[in-house]
Amino acid sequence: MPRAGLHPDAVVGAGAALADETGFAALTMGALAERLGVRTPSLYKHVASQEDLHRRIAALALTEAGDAVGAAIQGRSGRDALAAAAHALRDFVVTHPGRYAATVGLTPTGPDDPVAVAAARGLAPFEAVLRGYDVAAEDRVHALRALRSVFHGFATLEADGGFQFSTTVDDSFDWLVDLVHRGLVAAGGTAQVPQHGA
Amino acid sequence: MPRAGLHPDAVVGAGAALADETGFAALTMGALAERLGVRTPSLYKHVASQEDLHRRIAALALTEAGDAVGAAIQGRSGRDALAAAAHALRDFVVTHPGRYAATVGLTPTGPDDPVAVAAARGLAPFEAVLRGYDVAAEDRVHALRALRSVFHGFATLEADGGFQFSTTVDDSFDWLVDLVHRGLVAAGGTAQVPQHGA
DNA sequence: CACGTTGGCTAATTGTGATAGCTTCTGGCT
DNA sequence: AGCCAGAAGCTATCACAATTAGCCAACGTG
Repeated sequence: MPRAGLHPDAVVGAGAALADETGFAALTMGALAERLGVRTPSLYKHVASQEDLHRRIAALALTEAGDAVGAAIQGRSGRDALAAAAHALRDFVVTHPGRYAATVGLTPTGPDDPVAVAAARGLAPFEAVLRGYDVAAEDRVHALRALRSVFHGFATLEADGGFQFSTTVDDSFDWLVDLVHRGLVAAGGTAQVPQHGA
Repeated sequence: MPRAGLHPDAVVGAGAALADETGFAALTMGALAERLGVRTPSLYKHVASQEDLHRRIAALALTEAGDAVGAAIQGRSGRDALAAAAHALRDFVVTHPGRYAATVGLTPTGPDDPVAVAAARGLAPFEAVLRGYDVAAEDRVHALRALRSVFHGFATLEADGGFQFSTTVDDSFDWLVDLVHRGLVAAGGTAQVPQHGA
């Protein structure tokens, strides 16, 4: 009997893909095992439990999302960077709804929790975006949380089909980005001319 | 054997309370039955399924949240109304995390879905808040969605323990409210548009 | 007080997560 | 080449949660 040659990352990756295709709620150990051509208990050789699987998928999603956002803001700053970051995140969530859904409702166990680490990494590009605005040092945490709340909120609502007139959702998103931009500019009192790394 | 004298609303109310106390994930039919002093199958005389229960709890939460926000903005307008509404919603989510968690991940089946109706009702106070700002008629939908995204995002992140330094979360929230306020004011053009781009 | 309706129960089914313990493949070492 | 330890599968089995079927007792109404 030949071996399937699995390995934790393969299981997590397949789980994330399956969640994207069939919905996070349908991500059952049995379904995942079937997709991998293996019996259910075999999965437990690679992940400790379903919750462990969820957390690993969440960490993967946060890392991927952060990388996508990071790539999107390359060479941009100020409002351009903000818009690029926002759209990159939204695109990621729309394209990978299942794995992103794994990230909600997770309480990080501590600062060394892989989920927390991945979340921090996913947040880094947004810190970079903020550097294009004149936000006081002591307000950086608040501004970062604001960005997170805004775009996470919009993305999850959209992914859950929470907006009724789907035709205008794109416009709403652009409007939201503008709202945040205006709020950030006004926060500094001075409009810093976008200059990356300045 | 005396009857328990249950009734759908009692089941939904108890379910919401149980979810608040033990977490939405722990809201099992068995646990709810035990709390009501009844056997599990008896619940099915009052709710059609667990999903039905979830939807009813969600509708209850949205209605209650909307009422709380509506009460909070009485006699206020402009920035005061915005701040009052935001804090009322946040307080509700913090106080009733379980029932609010029931509202995420629900796709309304149609415009007559009780969940959709309750959501619309819960949104009404925010429309009222927006009337205190000079937002163009065609932008009202966008502005409403923005408010929803912002405060829903913050509330869910906070409820999930997603913010690391809990001591400053209150400040972050106030800062977020200010950010939105500034963005809304600048949207109308009535107030000081900061020297963005000179 | 008869009686239909309703609300509760027990019993049983199904699906899912998880563990135990056996077996077999694989890769390194002699 | 052949041996052996450990990893990676498997079958069998539990536990537990949701749900349904079908029975029976309590309640309200005539």
